[in-house]
Amino acid sequence: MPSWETAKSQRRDDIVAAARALMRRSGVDGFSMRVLAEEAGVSIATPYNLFGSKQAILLEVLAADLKAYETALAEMHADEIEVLFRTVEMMTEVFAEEPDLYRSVIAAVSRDGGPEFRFMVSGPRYLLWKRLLREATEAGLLRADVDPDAFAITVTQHMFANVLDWALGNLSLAEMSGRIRYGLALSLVAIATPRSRAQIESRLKNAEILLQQFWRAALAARLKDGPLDTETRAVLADQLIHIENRSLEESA
Amino acid sequence: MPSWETAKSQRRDDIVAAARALMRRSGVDGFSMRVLAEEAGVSIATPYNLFGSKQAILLEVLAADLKAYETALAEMHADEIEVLFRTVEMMTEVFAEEPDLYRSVIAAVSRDGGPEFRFMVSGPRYLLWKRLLREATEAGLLRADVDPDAFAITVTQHMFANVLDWALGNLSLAEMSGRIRYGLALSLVAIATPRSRAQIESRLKNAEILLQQFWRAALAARLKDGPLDTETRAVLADQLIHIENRSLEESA
DNA sequence: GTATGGATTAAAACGCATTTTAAGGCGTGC
DNA sequence: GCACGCCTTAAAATGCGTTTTAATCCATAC
Repeated sequence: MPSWETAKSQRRDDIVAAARALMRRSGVDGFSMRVLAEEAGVSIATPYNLFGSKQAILLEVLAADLKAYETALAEMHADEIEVLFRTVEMMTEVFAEEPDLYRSVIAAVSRDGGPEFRFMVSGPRYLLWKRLLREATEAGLLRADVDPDAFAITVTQHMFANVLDWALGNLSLAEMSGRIRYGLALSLVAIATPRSRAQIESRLKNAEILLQQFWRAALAARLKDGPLDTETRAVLADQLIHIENRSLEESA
Repeated sequence: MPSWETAKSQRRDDIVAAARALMRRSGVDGFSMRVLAEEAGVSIATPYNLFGSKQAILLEVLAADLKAYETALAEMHADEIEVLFRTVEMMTEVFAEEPDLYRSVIAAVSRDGGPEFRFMVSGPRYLLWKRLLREATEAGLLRADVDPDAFAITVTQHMFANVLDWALGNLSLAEMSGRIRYGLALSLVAIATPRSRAQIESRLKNAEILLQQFWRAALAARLKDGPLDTETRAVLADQLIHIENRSLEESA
């Protein structure tokens, strides 16, 4: 490797490090290429020479963390069904450690991160889920007559959509986690075997109760404090009434 | 209504019409506020006075079509389970009529359409699905012990995620439709009653076969023509091998 | 007929991502 | 020791969404 190459990769690292620090400190709005260049001690043209675009830099920031996550997943041991839910919980824990950083990076990268981003995030995840599902199937815990590709894609996409909703500020981290686990459990119920059905149904019920708690709290708060347009109010009130009825039924 | 108000709403209509025409003609990239203003015969400041932002204008473009879709849905009659799938098919048909327009608008609006967009699209859809699911439940075709909110949100989000994937160019319209129907059928299997199980399982199988056909064609094509990075190749090859094995098994 | 007030306008400006230009720095090979 | 390549740099420029300014239009109210 010629010597300027090492200087170049050093600069690359500096820029990615500066990007991570800046993202953590200033969030998605305080992050501009001009500030980043200044922060990294290079000219504005350099990041473009080395990475090509802003999104490429943010992808690089994400990539390191994704790798750490992958290795953590690889070391995990649990029952073939539990491992699926543990995967979701681990992701939630990773996000919980530095929520601002992850939210900013994921939101920024998804804004127009294009297909590469989608693929970088979904690809490995999809392979992972496919493996996990195959193992559960071999253990006799899931029906064998289901296409693992179709199922893994569905589950992966559901996760991804919820993560995005969280990153864009539409969901708390806890509700994101609850929704993902609910959707996962729901899909798994569809392909459960007699041996696993009770376990998965119980997971589904737990996630359902968790979500209901969130909604009850959130909706009551929103109905209290704001003037809302009528359509919004209708949706919220509908949810609220439903949930309150259900609470009454349950306590009766 | 004072006379300048009518002139104002006339201008609003002109701008929305120009936005729709421009979007249809030039797509998401050729659409800039300066071009739009020129096209509509107003100054650049006027759209901002009347709508506030670019995304608000695009939301307006979408809103009209959404309303037409809603009314078409309201007139639909079918078996309580079939109606769920018909809803997806109707959406697909709407998109198929003017794919460029819808792709552009949805992609543009989702780029940073913010929460209002999410809500405008998801809100009515969520209410619709909740109603449809309630009717199916009352007809004894779905289990009654499932939270309709949680279920409707899950289904709605799954639809939305796939529509977005289509709008961003990651999916053909037909595959989008197939994926949505697969995910819908999968979720419904989980809450099917004995009366509806066979019908839904058959839907699931159909969607599965459709998706497999897409993948077989698409993956073979991609493996042929491009240099791919190793990770991508691994994902694709894995899918391809799986599907080809399955084809062999089936033909055997 | 004239003043009032809301709306549109042209024009300039801001900050942004990105690209292009010419100039300079510096390790490597001769 | 000198020239060649590669890379960084400063600086300016492009086009974007958006905002601000002051000027101007024009239907209504007196």
